Amino acid sequence: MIYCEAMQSNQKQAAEPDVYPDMDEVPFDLPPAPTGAAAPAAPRVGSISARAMGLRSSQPYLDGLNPEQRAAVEALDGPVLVLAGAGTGKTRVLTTRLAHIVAQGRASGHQILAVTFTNKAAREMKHRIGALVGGSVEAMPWLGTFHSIGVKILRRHAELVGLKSGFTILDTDDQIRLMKQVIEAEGLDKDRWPARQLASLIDGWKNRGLTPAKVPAGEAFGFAAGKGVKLYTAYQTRLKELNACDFGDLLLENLRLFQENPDVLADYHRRFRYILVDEYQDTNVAQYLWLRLLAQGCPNVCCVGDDDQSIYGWRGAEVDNILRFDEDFKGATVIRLERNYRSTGHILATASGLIAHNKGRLGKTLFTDGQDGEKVLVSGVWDDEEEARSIADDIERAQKGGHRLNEIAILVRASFQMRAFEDRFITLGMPYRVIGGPRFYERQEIKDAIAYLEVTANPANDLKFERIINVPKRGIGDTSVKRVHELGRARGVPMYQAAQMMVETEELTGKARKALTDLLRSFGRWRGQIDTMKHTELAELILDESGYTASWQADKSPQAQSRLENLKELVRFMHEFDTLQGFLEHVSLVMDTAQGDDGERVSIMTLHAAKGLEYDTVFLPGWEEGLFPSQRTMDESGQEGLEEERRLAYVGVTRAKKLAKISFTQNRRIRGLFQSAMPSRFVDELPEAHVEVAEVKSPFGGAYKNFGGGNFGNPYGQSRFDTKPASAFASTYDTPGWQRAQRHQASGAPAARAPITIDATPAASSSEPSSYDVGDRVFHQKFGAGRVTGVDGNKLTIDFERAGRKRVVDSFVARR
DNA sequence: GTTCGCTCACTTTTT
DNA sequence: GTGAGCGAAC
Repeated sequence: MIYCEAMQSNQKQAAEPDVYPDMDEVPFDLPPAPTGAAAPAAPRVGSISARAMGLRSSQPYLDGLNPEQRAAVEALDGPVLVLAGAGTGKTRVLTTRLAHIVAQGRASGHQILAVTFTNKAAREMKHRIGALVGGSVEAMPWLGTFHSIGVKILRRHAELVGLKSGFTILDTDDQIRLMKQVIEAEGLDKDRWPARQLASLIDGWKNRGLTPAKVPAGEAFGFAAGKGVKLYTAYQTRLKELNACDFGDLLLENLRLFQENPDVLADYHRRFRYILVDEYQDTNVAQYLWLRLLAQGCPNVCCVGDDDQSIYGWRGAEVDNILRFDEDFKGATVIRLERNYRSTGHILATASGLIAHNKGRLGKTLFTDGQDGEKVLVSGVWDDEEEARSIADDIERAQKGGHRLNEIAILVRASFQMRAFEDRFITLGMPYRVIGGPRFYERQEIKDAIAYLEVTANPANDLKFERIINVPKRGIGDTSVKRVHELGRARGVPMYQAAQMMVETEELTGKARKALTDLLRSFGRWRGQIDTMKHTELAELILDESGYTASWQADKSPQAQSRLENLKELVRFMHEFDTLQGFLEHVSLVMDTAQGDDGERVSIMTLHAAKGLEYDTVFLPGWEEGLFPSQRTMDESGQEGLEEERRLAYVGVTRAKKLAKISFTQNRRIRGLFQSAMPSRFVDELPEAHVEVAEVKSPFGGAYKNFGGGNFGNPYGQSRFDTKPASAFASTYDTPGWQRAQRHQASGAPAARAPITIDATPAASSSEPSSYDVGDRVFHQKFGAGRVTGVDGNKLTIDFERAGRKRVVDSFVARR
């Protein structure tokens, strides 16, 4: 490839002194390399000769790496692909490599471009580098997400792509609102052509690096009878008018910037001597193109990833990027990290056996020196309720055996599966947390609050102004909003300004006019206090005076209380910033807050959210055909989709350190209706030698196998797991789990060895008399207000005003 | 302009 | 079964 030649010719340049030093960016806080990295004549630290001379002890950060990890850290010249299997110490390699580059004097922190996908990953990397080099990480200004680095570059050169440096970044809500306007302006029926659909279409194009002009003709007809591209163009025009960007633009405009301004690109070529990319399997086409442009000036590209963990194809990730790496980057060194430090032998073998069914992969074989551990358990249950009951029982027993709840996770394919577990845990009083779910900044109340702050600081932000002009309800309805909108567009001024003009006239009727006047006056007052008042106090003032806080206080829904809590949390979080502006800049890009860990809880999350995490014990429920693998994925993406689902299964299994339990139901309630389910094809793809089939332990257990005689009515008749003689009287005591538990007890094995000790003791409910009585008024976090109608030990029967009758452990409610 | 009630849809999700 | 979003009625 052409740019590879360019890379070669630039290679020499990278070793020369930096002709464009960034005087404002201090170098890493590392002790100088002992041999003097500036003197090329001396053996380089870490080089073969240096190591032979016994100089390796000067690099303590290399100690403890295995040979492959070390190779990945030390392969500094030319393109490198590190295929890092699950649990093989990927982050350690990445951070050590960064430290190594700096320690070697190959480049200083600000000459390294290091990109991650999420803010969490970026934060983690900064943190770990800091720990490694014992200094500040301020010196790595180009470590961040694709988007944050994209913004940084774009702000410097905004004018070159038709923006002003202070451009705003639209969130999804703003995006949809704007698209709605574009659709309506085009005279289209907004019901027939929903803005959401257009948004995902345009997002898809942007992910693939396609500007309106480049969208293939065939695809343009998919939306609104061929108007898709026209709407895309109109949307882009509106964005420019608003001096705004959506997330996709951050990269797309970078591409345009680099392609149309070779001098700008060349500047970055001179700047970056090393490029590092984390989670390369998740890159989309736009990100790939962006990297390729930057890599033209820098042969030292190191991409780290795992093709087997590519699970984001549906949002534009191209597994092909990683599969094709050595074609794209000729002469690339490929290093495989296959030594797994996380899971036991059986778990690893199960995961490997499963993923081996995929065709499109580079191929890796994970191994461990650790123990075989427990086999992966597989069980079938009657329905989702029983599945939840059985898993909850297992967890209760584990908890009694001293297993930490923080080391237990339930990983589901789809979020609707979570409900059964939540219900069960609430009933049992089992503490749990849901990971993922709506993020802090995606919550309605947080977005509203931020919209207020944004309009205060920047009245020209139309989309935010529109969001809160009638929130809380103040009598400014759609008609009035529309008029403001039209006037603004007609005069070419922001809505805020249009609103100011409008209240001077008679155009609006009494109520609306007064409300709008008051609102504008309030904003004016708040704006006047930006410089004089502490930004956190101002935020509180705004939320109070706008009536926003009061509107939630008046709301009787069970969530209102937690929304108020969230608002307080937002203000608390603002303390971390010096100014309102600084805070707003941060939130437009970083959509998460590090949330504190509060005690021992079972984690429930989707398989997608589980990537990168690990737990001693992992439950994998819902392995049913249609649910997992998802029917929809298979319909939409065929074989590719199936393989992605299988990778998802692989990710799930490899999260477990000591024990993994897979289950599937025979009947699943979907949309309120029970449907009989087939076990997932993945179940039968598991390598038999490493799994153990548990009999169903429940009132239905064992019995259903004899329904109708033979295999009739037994959906698992074809399964090779169905080898044990089915007994109509099979009891818990026959299960392998029980027998194993007996063995463990007999051998006196410590509880830690068997994360979950299965015994036959039913989960005892406390017989402590409850302090609640029938008739008490109580409040529950999830169900809201209710009245106690029955007391049984510590379990209460409560009629909730909204949620109906539930049985709940008393510690989960509060007296009113 | 607000509220109620009906209909629809319903995988995964970061920035 | 449930929540969101929209249209019609108040």
